[in-house]
Amino acid sequence: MFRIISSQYNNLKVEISDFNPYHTFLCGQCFRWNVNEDGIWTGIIFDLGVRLVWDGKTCTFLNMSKSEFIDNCVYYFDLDTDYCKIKTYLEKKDENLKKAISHGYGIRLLKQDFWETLISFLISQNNNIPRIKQIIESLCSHFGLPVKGGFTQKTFPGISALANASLSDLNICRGGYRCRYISKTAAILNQTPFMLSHIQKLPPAEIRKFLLSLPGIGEKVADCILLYSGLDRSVFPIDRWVKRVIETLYFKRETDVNSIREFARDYFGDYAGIAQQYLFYYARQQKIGI
DNA sequence: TTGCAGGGGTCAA
DNA sequence: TTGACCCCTGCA
Repeated sequence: MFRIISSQYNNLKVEISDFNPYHTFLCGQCFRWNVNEDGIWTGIIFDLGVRLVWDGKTCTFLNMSKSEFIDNCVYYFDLDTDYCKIKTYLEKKDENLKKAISHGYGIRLLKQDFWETLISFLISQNNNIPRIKQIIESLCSHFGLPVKGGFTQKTFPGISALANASLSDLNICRGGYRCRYISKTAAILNQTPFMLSHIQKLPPAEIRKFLLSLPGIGEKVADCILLYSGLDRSVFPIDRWVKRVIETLYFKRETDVNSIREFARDYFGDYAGIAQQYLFYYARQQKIGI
């Protein structure tokens, strides 16, 4: 699903199938990627600062070695997964999905760090994207570690960094009542070393159950964490937008979240989470159901 | 300038 | 099932 074309002057040119950074980074699955006026994307993959340029066909990763790419990007961008095959499967379902996929054809679901995804989506509740990004950046700048290579961004803070911070320290990031949840969740996970890495190895249903036991994590946030950290692509997070788009395009009437979840599981199957992402991006861009 | 509604939900009563 | 919860933004 990718082909390294060249590696010159420390810049790695790669052809990535089914990828467009505007679709992938702006579809709402991640909060730390930004593009400047020169078209250079900057983001942090795990602890690695990354800059990339996309020319419409190929991606050039600036100042990146082949091994850094193989060790970090292949997993993060889920490059071993054949999105062409998934899209072909979903497109056959109906015209709505076909339109949504042609609209967001370059969405690849990332496999983000579990802890970072957990806290990021805990922050996302009852919140809007610009402000979610603001809170996360503030959290990183106050509690993260420097990133090598001239990056102003810091790494996402570790569990102990947030667990050891007082609530008034955490309030610096202006997260409001969500700071209490961050503090409590970090404290719980900090009690048992390697707890998160152990949890990640459990079956998705068990991970979901564990996530729901943490303060501030409900069904929607738990599903987002599972989906965007790459642990389960069959979950179907239902927020206001997804509810609206499913009601408008499929049910043709208002309905409840449980009916939508059941419908999604039966209708989209193992790729429900990926279908959700195309539909979500489509709904937001086209303002469907408003 | 000020007031109000609403935003990728969750929790407790 | 319902209202409170933090804070920010857009709008009148």
